[in-house]
Amino acid sequence: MTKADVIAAGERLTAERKRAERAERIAETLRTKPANFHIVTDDAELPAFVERVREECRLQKDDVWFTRTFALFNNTLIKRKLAERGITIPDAQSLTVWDTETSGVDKMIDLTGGYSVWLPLLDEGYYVAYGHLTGEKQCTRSAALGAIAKFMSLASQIKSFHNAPFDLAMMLNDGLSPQGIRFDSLEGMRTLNDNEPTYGLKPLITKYKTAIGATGPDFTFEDLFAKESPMLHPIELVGIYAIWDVLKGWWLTKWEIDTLVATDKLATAYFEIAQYLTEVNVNIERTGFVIDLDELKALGDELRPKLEQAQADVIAAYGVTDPEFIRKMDRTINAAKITEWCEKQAKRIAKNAEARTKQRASITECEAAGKTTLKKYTNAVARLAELEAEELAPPDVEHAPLFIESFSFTTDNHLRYLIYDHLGITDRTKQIVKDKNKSRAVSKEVLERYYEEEEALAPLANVSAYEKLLGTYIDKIPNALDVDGRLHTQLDTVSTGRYSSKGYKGKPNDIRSGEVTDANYLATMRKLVDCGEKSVPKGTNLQNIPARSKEGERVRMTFVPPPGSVFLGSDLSSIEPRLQAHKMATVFGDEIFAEMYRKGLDPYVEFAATMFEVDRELCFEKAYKAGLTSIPFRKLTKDMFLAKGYGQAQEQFVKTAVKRGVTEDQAKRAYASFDEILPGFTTMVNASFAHLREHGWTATLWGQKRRFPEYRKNWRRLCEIMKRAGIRDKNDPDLSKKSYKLSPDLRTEFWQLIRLTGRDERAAFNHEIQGSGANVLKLCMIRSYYELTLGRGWEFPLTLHDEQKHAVPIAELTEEAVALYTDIMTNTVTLACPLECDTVIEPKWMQEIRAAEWDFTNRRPKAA
DNA sequence: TCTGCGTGCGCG
DNA sequence: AAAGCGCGCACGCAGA
Repeated sequence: MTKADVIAAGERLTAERKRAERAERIAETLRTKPANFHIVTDDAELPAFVERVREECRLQKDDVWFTRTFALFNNTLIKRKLAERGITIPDAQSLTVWDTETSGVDKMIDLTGGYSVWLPLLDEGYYVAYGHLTGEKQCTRSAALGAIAKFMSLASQIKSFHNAPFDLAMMLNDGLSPQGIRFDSLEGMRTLNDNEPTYGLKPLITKYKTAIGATGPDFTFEDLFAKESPMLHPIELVGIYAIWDVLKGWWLTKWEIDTLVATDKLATAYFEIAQYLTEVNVNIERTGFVIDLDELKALGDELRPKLEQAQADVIAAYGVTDPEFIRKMDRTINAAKITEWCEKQAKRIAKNAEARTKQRASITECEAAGKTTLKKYTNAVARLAELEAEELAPPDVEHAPLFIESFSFTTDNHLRYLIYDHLGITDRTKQIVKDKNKSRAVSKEVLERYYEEEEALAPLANVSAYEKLLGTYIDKIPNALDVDGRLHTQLDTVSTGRYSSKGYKGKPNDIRSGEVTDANYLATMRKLVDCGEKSVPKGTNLQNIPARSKEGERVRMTFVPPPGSVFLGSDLSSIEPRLQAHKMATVFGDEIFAEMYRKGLDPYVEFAATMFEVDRELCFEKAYKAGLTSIPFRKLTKDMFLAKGYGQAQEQFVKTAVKRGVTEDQAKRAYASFDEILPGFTTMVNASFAHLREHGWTATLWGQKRRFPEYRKNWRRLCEIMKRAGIRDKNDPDLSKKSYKLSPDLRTEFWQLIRLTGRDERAAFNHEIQGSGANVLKLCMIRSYYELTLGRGWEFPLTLHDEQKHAVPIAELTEEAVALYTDIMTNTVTLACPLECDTVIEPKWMQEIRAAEWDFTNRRPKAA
């Protein structure tokens, strides 16, 4: 038996054991089916099922827990705000827990084949089957979906799911129009604890079993169905599993709601904001962008020759494609590999020589004994010939093989060789980048410094810029469109509450086409299930499409509204400093910052004049642009606020300021004067640190927490070590000197703790501000969704940290519409200082036209 | 061949 | 002997 045979046999045994275990679990699941679990497989049973759902809703109206819970869903500021605008979100009247079973997990393509619901007061669960591929009797799809279509579309009937965006997307694929999907027990758990190792329903139930009061089997989906679609499995088994899921979902939902109410301001975070976002997020994901493919192709065709030209320029200047250049580069870069090869080669040669000696000995022996006809003799002769034929190059650098075939502009090591070895440019990495351990950097900002002395290197800047544009966007996007021909994205929530946006994998677009009918449904399901895992790359990150370069702008301009529409977009102006101003005013009594915003002043300009001790007139951006000053004072001041907010060191700020033409002394004085002018700022930051030390978490203005699970442990240990070294606090000027009193090990630990606690402190303060900014935009998005998307049918394709975008049918783009959009941005949330925004009309993304420049009568930009 | 990681760079 | 927050993706390399 070979090793592979042994492994294969082992795998067979494991698989066999797993099958046996699965069979036992399946048998147990079927054997222990609770009496209140009902599986519906006949259209005739559907009316009775629907009546039970109705009965549950009736009972909930008189139940204390439910009426109290409905109040949580109903009494929100945003709901009142919308009511003022004449938009009604119906009051919650019921809460039931649902789940769908599907052909797969492609959110644009797969279909449901069954759904389950738990009715808490009736204490019974249902599974309705219609898409199983087992040949068993089941409901017809149209009847099964029809039974719940109305209920699903009622915003007053709150539906809870675990990972609701998935189920909502699936139901949309099935032609339902769900509303009132306003509880997600996965999102609820995130609000309760952002540090769960996993948010799967089953693991959560297992982990919090005692607190939740959960019973029942712990089986996971995989335990019963391996990795197959449930549609391939018997209805009875899937049904029991699916009902357990909604029962567990109910237990989790109830426990989460009770815990949200009992814990800090978590009910605010969930009910004011999160409850509305499932529908909003799914709507944005499904809307996507129309891409002007012709334009994108034209842009690619235009940039590709430019990229080649830039490469050709570098090749012409330095001969980086010459064999001799490549050889030298290879010897340098791969010196270690080559040494290794030489050692191995020497061994190979020695081994060969040894083998030859052995064969020769054997030949001599046979000849001496006259046994030249023996097989042993002929074998030895043949083997010797083989060994002699082996051409083994000498084990030196000269003869080592080439590890690099050609020069690559995308390989940092190659650029590093060209710049530092071939050209011998002095390494200035440490003067430019902040990482002190870094050397021989080939990043954009370091290379820029080198272009000054080595002009022929300058095309490298274009090479990397064009490569990024072509590789990440221009060439990728046309192949990343989804079934509807649009470009979509996957939105997720990150630690501060902002969205992240990314590409995703899906099933091939041609897997399903045309309308799904009862006649073709099961055949379609079969195709979807057989198609297996999703594997085609689709979509893209919509939050990092270039904007700052001319070519980048042109990529954005291939993102267009659907025919007959234009974009209406708006970004909140300086939302983070305004939130800081709000906090300083309302919590710490420092009104200076907020007052500037109230007076309509540009604080950056005002603070710039004071901090840099220059004429106020020179601090406007336009003064810099007009050349009245060579120093961008406003930009520098803005950087300082950012620096302070993120906790940047003085040294770093001074470094960038000096690069922009400020004297070192002036930069230092400006940095120091920040605290004199805005004393509330440091108070605010320190209060945040104090809160972190006491609780291990910080929260946004809307109570959304971020926890730092390691912080308090690290901080306590750090305090202990500091005490031993006689260090007063982290700001002790003799910190470094005193750290030498510690043993080497303790000193290492000390500096590590300084780094870790410092990082958490900065992130914790940042969370309060950045996270609050995310809350503000989400509230704007919620209002937009109800007022514009549901209310007026305007598509909602984009959210981007502090901005959002809708597509408006051109006939509906009135001055009132623009004013409304601005109102949504600035008056959905009220702070101690006004909010401002920049609202623009965009025939294409990035082609920005202010309302004043738009001819509303003729529905086009005013003539220039 | 796949996966994880470091580096670098796109965005707010 | 530290000192800028939040992301995702392309690329090359190294190890499995």
